[in-house]
Amino acid sequence: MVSSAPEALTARQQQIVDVAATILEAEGPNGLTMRRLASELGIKAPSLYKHFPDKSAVEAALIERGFRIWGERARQVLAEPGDRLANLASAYRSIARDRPYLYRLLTTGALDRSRIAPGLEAWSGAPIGELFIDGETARAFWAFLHGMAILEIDRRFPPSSDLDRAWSNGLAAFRALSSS
Amino acid sequence: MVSSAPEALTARQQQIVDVAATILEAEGPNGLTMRRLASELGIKAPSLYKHFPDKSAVEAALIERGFRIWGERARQVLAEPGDRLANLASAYRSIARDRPYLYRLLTTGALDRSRIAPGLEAWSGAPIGELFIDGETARAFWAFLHGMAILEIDRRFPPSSDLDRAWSNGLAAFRALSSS
DNA sequence: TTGACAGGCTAACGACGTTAGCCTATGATC
DNA sequence: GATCATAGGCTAACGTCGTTAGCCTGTCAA
Repeated sequence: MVSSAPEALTARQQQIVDVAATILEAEGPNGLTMRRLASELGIKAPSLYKHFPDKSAVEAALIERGFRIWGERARQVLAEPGDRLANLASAYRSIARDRPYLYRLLTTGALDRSRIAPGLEAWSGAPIGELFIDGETARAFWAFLHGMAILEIDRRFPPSSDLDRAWSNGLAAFRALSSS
Repeated sequence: MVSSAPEALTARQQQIVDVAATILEAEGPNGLTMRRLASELGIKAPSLYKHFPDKSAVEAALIERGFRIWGERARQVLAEPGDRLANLASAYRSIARDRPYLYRLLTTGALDRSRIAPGLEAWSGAPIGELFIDGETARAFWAFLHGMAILEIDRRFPPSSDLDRAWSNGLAAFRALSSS
């Protein structure tokens, strides 16, 4: 399980990323500034540059953490008995709802792959592929999961929506194409 | 067709939004600064505040424009003969690919509804609802469309993907639940 | 003729990411 | 034991961002 190996981060770097994750989830991306992060660590902003080359590197570490969390959770869910399609979808939704800012950071906008561990992104996405014989169907299903998750946490659905039903209706659509 | 009425913008405001749209699509959101926008108009940044209260208001006008474009296009497509589900999906994908930065602006993050014309958002989303008897299925389908579109323009799918097939596989999943 | 106002302008503020350059404590090397 | 590199802090400052305050000018109605 190479891609889930502990990150090649020093203890101090780990600590910084821990604090960054806390700030991000508590105050959103606007709250996560270099000055704020440093202040929470009891140091000044320029000192952070002794540990990370720039802010993007801190964010990349957060993204790596997110990929690992999801990759491990997904494998765990697939190993459980029951409706694997529904269980994976439910876990996906939960991760997005529990850590909405991290989920957005993970999935929104272009991803600079040179900054994250090689193979990690593919490793984290692999479990969804196990549910379908056809890889393109798996990608369509991923798009459904992501669309539901991101539109839900961004509150884009009308307030009258019954999102539990929307999720289960979408699942029903894909179940016929599923391999399990 | 109330929601498609021309915006209540002065000629100068319209001109500013036009230029903003051009900059956004040419250089992305980082290129769209108040100074850059002003410069392109031959004025200084503070003068923009004679026309819009802040940058968010300019962005809101761009978002309104996007909703109108999509709402009109969707109605046009539904009026055409053929496979309405496939045609609407194809039009959705095209809009996202043709104006990726506008599409992201339109769909990414929380939406401040107090800044856009009341009813416009619902009006622009209504056509998708016409394809399904059940509103929650329509929402699931929208999630699929958005997921595919945003993951595609953000280049999140593996390079080996055959996205044409992913789109058509997803469409197949939803077709059984469609009302047309 | 006056005066409101639309729509420009300059100067400046605070927050942001970031860089340059300095200082000190630790710990290995001669 | 003296020396010296390095890790990891610091202050000062730069350029860019959105934004505000305050001023000035041209147009046009009263």
